[in-house]
Amino acid sequence: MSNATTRRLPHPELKDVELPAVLFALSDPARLDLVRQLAAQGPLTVAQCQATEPGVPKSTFSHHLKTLREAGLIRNDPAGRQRIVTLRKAEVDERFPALLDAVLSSSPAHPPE
Amino acid sequence: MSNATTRRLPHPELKDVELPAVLFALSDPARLDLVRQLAAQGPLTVAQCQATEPGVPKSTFSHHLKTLREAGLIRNDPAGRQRIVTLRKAEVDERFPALLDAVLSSSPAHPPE
DNA sequence: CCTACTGTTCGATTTGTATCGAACTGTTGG
DNA sequence: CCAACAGTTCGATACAAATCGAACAGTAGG
Repeated sequence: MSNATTRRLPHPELKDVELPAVLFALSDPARLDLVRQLAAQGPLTVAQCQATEPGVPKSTFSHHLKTLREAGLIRNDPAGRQRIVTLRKAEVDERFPALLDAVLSSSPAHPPE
Repeated sequence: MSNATTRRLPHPELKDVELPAVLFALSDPARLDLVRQLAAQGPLTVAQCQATEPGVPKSTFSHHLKTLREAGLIRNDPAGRQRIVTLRKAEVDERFPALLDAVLSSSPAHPPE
């Protein structure tokens, strides 16, 4: 039809992004892991990202990428037959100061048991 | 059966709260508004809180309170025949430093139009 | 070239969340 | 005490999101 692997995908401007959308995108453990990985390891291909969450089908993973992208948190740009995923840190920091750092520096809970 | 208006409600310890739960609780505009109001105006009765979101039925509002409470963000304590809702700011700040302040200080987007 | 590869999109199913009316219960004012 | 009040809980319905297989389309390596 129209779209394929290596197509230009729409990226919202951060000015147009609302906080609830960002918080929602980050509220899923798999997506949060991915953002953490991108923050730590810099731009990665989709396949490299996916290595973080093994056992997750490509379509599911791609859906998570879409959610993060539409929330303005990541870029997803074609590069040959792959795609490069980048955390939009500087832009997010300008739009929501201190938010990403707060999220990224948070530690896991020790369970209620 | 068991429960009524003025009953002791369970409040999780912040140690046992996970970040995704907090982010999810804050990702709803109505709940975010409520947290903002509590931050600005201090402890309020449920009825006072509800004045923020007029037209919302009590049961719906109560459900939002439950979500925020289970995420460790607010307390909801009996007081006579009313209830006092309190933002657990200090505890949340200790568990997730800078997170609440980042959320509270964020400004609305000017829409894509 | 043409085949294998990377990753998105589509469509269907399942799961979870939002919403709201109704029932219910401790509390207090008269 | 009894009636009115404040809010939670329950149950049903509607809506949104997660998940996954299959189909698809550029790209590049042989």
